[in-house]
Amino acid sequence: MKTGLFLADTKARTLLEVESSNESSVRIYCCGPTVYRDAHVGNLRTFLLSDLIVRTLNFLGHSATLVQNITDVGHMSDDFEEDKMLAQSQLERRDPFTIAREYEEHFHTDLARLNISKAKRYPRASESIELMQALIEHLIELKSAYVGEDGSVYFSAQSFPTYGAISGNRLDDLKPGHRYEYTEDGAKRFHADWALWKAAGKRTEMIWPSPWGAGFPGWHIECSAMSMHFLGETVDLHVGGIDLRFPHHENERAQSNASIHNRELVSMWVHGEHLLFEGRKMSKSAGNVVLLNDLINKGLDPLALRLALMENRYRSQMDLTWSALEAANKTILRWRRNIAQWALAPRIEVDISDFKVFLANDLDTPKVILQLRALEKSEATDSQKYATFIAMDRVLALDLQRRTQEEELSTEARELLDARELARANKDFVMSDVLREKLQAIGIDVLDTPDGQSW
RNA sequence: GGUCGGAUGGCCGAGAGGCGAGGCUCAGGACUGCAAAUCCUGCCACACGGGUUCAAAUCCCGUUCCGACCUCCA
Repeated sequence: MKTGLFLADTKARTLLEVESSNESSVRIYCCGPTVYRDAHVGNLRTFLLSDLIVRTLNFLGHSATLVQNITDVGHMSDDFEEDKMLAQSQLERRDPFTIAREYEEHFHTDLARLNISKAKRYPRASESIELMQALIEHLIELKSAYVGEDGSVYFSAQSFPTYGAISGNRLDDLKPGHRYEYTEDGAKRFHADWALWKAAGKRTEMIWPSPWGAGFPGWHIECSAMSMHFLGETVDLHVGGIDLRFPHHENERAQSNASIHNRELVSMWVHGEHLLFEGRKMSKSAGNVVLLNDLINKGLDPLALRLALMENRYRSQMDLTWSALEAANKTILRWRRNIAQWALAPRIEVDISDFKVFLANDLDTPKVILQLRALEKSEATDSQKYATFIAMDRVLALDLQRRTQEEELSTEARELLDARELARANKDFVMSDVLREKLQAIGIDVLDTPDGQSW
């Protein structure tokens, strides 16, 4: 069933219409976090992308089923001493699964703060080992994979005819390049083959028994196994960050398709571009990794990040800055204040078909926001403004109806405010300013308006 | 080296042959005891060199610069 939503498909290199392969729901898989650290705002941009897709589909009258994995094992570089989970475990001197559960919890907290709606399921890699092993066995039977002399299982890249379709890479060009040193261990039959199952070697933690000996799964196989298990024989849409295009998604596609006799499992691949922060790619080495908590500690509403990200299209690289976040924060506060005012006008129905067109056209959230700004300034009635903003908040999810001021005040604050009002009435402005500072110290910003002070 | 994107005012960013998007900052003004907020006004840009055209930020050719990916990454 067609949905009317067009998105940029990486493999087709053009816009394609999202279709649901069954009548009820669009099936979406989004590559989730590797829970060895907190997600930074760049990671969150990708998670916001899948939320925007889900919300837009709902907005257009369709339902969506989202599954997002939690990688808590097996995400290693080729040098498998460097498993991200175990490296962090050694660093923190704690059990790797304890760490994983903790960062997984943080991940859910961050999503909730950004109003990212919950996926239907968040399967963990560590709890899907049997699924992966079954898939690997199947791939061996089909001769797409083989057991190496080292006890690891490898996927045979050459056995998959359309390898490279997503990334544009060709197997011949993937020979050891100028950038990376290659240390062939001799177990792979072809340089571009990759591990589905890694023999434990010296590892003693996070390993499982298998038909090929104790070991642990490769990174790519978890997404193949989980997407097919939880979403079925067709995945309508696969979402992830642009850097996953290769090798992760290329390899995932090869594994999945090979297991179903080269039928195409995933109909569309959608990738979110990277986020820079203050002009540079976020990385630990550059020291410019920004977490959602960093925003909160600066007194910004986490939803300011949501707005700032939506001001750019998901597939353009964007440079996020503190000043952009502060601007977004101000905009949200102004909108909430205005909406509280507009809410007093009579309720009416409004036509929001233009906004549907913008969203359906490859999630043009920048244009949606632009139009809302124009409406805000326009001659339209308060009723129209209210109805339109509230309708669009179903997708924007900026909590635009949230009250801007707190109702409950401590007795101390109440006394200070009363005293200040009295001082102002007596034109004792020195005392008034002193009291304003005291109020500020307990977290209350006082504003003087023609109708008296407010906070 | 290969592949793909860019270059727009102080900053961020839409637009894709003819009407100078918008936001932020800044300056001036209104309002205000002062702040803050709000409102008004101002700031006339499209990397460079050619070309096509009545008309180019937009199309073509060339140049320079920047970024991404090329088996760590959202």
